[in-house]
Amino acid sequence: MTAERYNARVAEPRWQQVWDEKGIFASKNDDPRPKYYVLEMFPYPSGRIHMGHVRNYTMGDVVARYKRAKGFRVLHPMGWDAFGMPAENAAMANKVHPREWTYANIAAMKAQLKSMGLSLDWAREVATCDPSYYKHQQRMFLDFLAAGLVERKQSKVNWDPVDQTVLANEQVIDGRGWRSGALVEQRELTQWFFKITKYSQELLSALDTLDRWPEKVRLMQKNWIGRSEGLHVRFALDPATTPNGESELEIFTTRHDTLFGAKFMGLSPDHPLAKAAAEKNPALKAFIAECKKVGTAQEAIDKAEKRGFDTGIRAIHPFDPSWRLPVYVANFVLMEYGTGAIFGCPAHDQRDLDFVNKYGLGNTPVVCPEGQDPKMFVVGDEAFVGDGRMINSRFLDGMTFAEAQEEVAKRLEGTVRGNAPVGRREVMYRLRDWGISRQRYWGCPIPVVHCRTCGVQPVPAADLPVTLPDDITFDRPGNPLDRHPTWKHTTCPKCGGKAVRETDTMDTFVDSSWYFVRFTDPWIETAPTDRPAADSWLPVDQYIGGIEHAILHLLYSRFFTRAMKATGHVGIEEPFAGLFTQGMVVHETYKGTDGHWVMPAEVTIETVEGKRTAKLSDGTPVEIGPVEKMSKSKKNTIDPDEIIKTYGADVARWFMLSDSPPERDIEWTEEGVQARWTFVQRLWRIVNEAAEVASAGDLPRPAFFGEPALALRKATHQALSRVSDDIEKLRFNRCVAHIYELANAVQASLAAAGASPDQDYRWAVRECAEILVQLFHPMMPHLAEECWEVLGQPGLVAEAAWPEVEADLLVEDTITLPVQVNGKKRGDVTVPRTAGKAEVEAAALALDAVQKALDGKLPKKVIVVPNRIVNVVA
RNA sequence: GCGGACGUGGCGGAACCGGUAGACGCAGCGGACUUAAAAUCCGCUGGGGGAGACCUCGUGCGGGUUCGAGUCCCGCCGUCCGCACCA
Repeated sequence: MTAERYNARVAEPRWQQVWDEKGIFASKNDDPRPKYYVLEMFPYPSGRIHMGHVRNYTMGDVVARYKRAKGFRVLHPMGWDAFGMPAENAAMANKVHPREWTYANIAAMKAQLKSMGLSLDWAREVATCDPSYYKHQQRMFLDFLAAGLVERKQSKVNWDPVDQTVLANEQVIDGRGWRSGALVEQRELTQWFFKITKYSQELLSALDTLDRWPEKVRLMQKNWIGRSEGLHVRFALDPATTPNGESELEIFTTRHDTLFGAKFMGLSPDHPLAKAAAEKNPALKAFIAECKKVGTAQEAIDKAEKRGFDTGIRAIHPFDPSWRLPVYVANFVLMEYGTGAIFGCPAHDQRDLDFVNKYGLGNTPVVCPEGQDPKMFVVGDEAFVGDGRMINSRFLDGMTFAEAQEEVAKRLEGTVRGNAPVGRREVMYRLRDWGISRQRYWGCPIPVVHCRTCGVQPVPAADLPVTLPDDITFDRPGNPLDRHPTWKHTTCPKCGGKAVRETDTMDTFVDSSWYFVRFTDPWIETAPTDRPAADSWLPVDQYIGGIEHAILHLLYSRFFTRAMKATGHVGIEEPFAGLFTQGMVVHETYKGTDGHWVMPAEVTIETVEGKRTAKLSDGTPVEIGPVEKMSKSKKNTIDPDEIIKTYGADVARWFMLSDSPPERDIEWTEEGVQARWTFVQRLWRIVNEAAEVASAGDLPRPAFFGEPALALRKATHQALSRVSDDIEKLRFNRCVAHIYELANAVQASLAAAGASPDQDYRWAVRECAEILVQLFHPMMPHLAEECWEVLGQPGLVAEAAWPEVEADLLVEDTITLPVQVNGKKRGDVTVPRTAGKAEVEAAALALDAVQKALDGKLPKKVIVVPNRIVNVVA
């Protein structure tokens, strides 16, 4: 009678092996059924999976298993984002070759992922560090180059003089290299760029079509692209005041309406005119040098006060030749945006106002808020940036801000000086081109050679891949490719003369910008894609990953897909039709008396009189800290491997799906794991008992169902309907709640149904058990297979079709409506579903509670909302 | 500074288009079974009042719209996130 406890440790590997042997998760490209491509962001092979992976991959797996059951041919692949710095760091620290380190990590992580029971098609596995992958990436680089989507240009980088390497912004901490601690320098290097800005407008406009993306991500990308419409204005300069007789300064503005409020011109310290002026003015030179010092640390930039230096140059106002404006070098003007020069209108720009207040240049308001007396309107410490009417602006006076903009633009466009109009409308974007050069070894080599006579030459397609040499050393700083004795020496493909290879490798974001395409046919050797396969699978229907990739990875992938389309490798523009960003996994933190963090595994929690206290195994008290994202530094991590070994993968998966909405953070707790484990055991018992109440095939479907059987069937089909709906919407926490409810319902029926002589009740229990197992199968697949077997079902639940809802079971014959008096609930009425308004009203008014609340008065009005509520207005 | 999201029991959260607030789970309390414990099963569990049927207050705070507001509108407060001298 009593079943053994469910033993996940035995059952899980067994079912994983069965799935593996039957190859049921391998998707075929020639399968004619409708496709569904579900993808989770592939991991960096750090060597161990963490709880974030467990959450991410569980969600994707639920969708994959569900869609498979719904009759789709599902593509659910996995691979490795395998290039990158940690492999080189490991090489330096432990003298392991980056390749060995990476592949060992891949093997370890793959075993861990397999223990999760994910329904992945491992036949399509790719690793970006494999020449069979990066060969195609090199090919596409060359295609992009030919298509004008790649460019080589000078760019500023953070240079670590000790490690002799370029650092990403986040690797610069307080102006110093994160590893070496050396002061970081700004260096100009010639680097390769993908011309993502060619697609600025398209990447922006197409955001509107991504209706299955989170609004938040679309907004972040929109802001990142940063479109603004403005005007280029060529200010004339008084040549008598310029260092070399320069006669013109071009600025960019979006507030040309405020031109009459101008008080100064601002030059970036990097502006050519500023540099030229500095050559003749040592004090200015010193000022510029000082500006650059602040440069790197973000904090310093934030807090730096506005400072400037009068160059002595004078600009002429475009609408008044007699109006001179002083030209300052100002530390807050960026060379990278617009033209690196501005005109300052302090009354309507806070930065400009801070600046003039410091240098006593005054301010004149030119926009007056609606309804305020222009004569009384003054600007003090706070710039007025709102809408209003023009004042103090000659021919613009009285116009709205929009009218004034139009008027100024029109006039300046029509004014010609030296063959060109003084004003030119332009749309400006904040988005910059994507610099992909990295001075590192463990990345995809950029397939070009440098020839002294022919310049930069692409490596011929036939010579790809340019592979990384194996014999490298990390005993010295700098890029091993650069100092390799032979690797970089080659011949020029054009002239046959001596040439050197490019020793920079590509940013790893390039690798991850097209892996989802490669998965559609990872076997083809002659090209990055097999077009029919790519066309049939793409776009990804559901992409799932962390919000931290909201901008770069997703934007680069969107660009890359467009570039691939332009070069004929795919037929689509948008790679991800649906995007979901999951929340983090968080945990309490613990701090020992010595102030060091303590791992949860070392802590014992006790609850005494409602107060939780923590201590170490030797009794030393531990302080319970705030709940935070799991991180190595705070030591509040839980090892998925340990959880799977102790409780099984299904418990870990179930935890990840329960309670917290998937887009929000989830808190991992010991009580929580226990509870999920208890529920697994309970489901196991329920199914075993249900199997005894009604074993497979021995009960024909009854023609009639009595009350208890019907009630259970309604609960069953309602749960089926709701779980299906919620999986489609990725509302996994609600699925879990519905499954609990159904489990409660069937458990309450078991004893009565077993004792009942009527077969209909037993049949309903069996139906419920079967559907219940199918409902939790996407979430806890191993337990589901085990239960499916107990129920004597043929085949695997992983291959079973999703059950059909019997729609008439979702409709009740009678409905119970709440009855309110003046909005306060006073009772319920149960009426036939077909009852008319009058009937419902009469039934509601007949209630004792309603009569009591009315206190003898006649109701003023009775509102009957069909199927919802009755409200009696007294 | 700019932009966005979110505030519901002791906790995670549910509540469709404005219609019974607190589903489901955790924790807690009481009971059954047991020599006992574990496991399991049953019941209770927002605050206040009442022996009880019930009454009353209650979704961050203050207003408003509505027969009816957790949900809509206005104004605050708080928390989190993104961007950040972008002209």
